[in-house]
Amino acid sequence: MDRPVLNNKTMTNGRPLQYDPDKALHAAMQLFWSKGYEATSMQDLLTAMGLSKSSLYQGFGGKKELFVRCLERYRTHIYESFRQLLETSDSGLTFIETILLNSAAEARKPDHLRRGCLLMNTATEFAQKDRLVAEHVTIGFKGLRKALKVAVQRGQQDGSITSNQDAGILANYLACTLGGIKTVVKGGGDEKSVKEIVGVILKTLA
Amino acid sequence: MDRPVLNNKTMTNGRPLQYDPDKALHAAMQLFWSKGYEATSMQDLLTAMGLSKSSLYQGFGGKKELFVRCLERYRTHIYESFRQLLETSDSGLTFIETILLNSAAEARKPDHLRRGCLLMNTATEFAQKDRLVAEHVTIGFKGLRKALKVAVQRGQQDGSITSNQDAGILANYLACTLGGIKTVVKGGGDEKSVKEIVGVILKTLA
DNA sequence: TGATTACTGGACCGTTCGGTCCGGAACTGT
DNA sequence: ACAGTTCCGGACCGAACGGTCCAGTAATCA
Repeated sequence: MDRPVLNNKTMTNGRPLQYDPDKALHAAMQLFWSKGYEATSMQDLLTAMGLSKSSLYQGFGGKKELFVRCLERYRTHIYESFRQLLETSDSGLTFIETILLNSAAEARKPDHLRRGCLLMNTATEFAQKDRLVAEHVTIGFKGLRKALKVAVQRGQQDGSITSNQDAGILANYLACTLGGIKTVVKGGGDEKSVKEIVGVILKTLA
Repeated sequence: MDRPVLNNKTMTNGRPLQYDPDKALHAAMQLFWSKGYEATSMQDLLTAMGLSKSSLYQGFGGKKELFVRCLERYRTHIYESFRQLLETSDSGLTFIETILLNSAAEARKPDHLRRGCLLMNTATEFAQKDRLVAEHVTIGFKGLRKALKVAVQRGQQDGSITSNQDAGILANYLACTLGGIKTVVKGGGDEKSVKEIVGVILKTLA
């Protein structure tokens, strides 16, 4: 992704981009992640991304389009981190344990840093109100479930997870509990009780 | 609650309220529940509550104050419905099963009617940004966990739920999964897969 | 150097935001 | 009928919203 432009016509020469589109997109994503869509103003975005209003509109098309780009970025981001984590995990179960405990660890942070998961935040904030956003959320969830399913299957092969239940169903169950943990943490849950919850979840996989 | 006024000085005579404060509050709650805090405008509220701007400010004090009142109302509402449901449930487990399946049933509705739970929506939307709101969310969560704990204890007594685990921990676990189901449904989950998830959860209680 | 390209800052747009205020009308108890 | 009280419609407020537009200019290639 060299240029942030929406149309993909080839560009030959002229003044090159004065900002790093990837960095800018990253900053926007962080902001949306922290504050949500509605509560993030264009001014906030301009400041965080470090570019002028015209550049933003020229480069990203508008608030909604920018947000969708952020969703995409977030999605590919977590897929990648999941892939890496799974690669370096001893077993399917420890992979899942790590993910759950990471989520639980957010409870140690002060309130304003409990950002949860951009995908799930978006689902609760306004996936119902916009078809395009809803589609991206659905895609994101699907990918999440698929990644978890792969992990469950590996766990069932290496014996760390029970084979008594269908891997797909267990993956959906895990996606659900993951969302639950995010919600509990955002609701002010302390790490100790969240860890107890994780304990119950892990026990159900054994 | 005769008068919605914020100060509680005694009122003797004068023109009585031309609207039903309870009905108005209910309408506001429905709106916040559906659209969230930020996305609900004062104009929306005025229309839905059927009163004039001055009446709203005079009677409820402002958007934030009104929202907090709605949170309180929602809280007492669900406590009451939980109490009633538990009373008429055969066992602790069937009570929990009913609650989970009710949440799952929302997946049958079209997107714009998947409202989730006002408390959890608020937790994800902006509990971090406002201390007062955060407190109310925390209180609400606490009450929810307590209600679930009572149900679990009853289930442990009547034998429908395992006694191998602490009732409080199981209650927290259930609150978590409940939030997860709400999230999954909002994210576009279909009823079939949500029911499968509920199946897994119930199995973990046995 | 000159022609071409397109990034950039800021002025500007109409709309909507939450919130205040006041004058007139409606209802009460005496 | 009257005085006292409170409700309520609507005008009005400044600020912020997302978005458009254009002139100025920086960077490229030939």
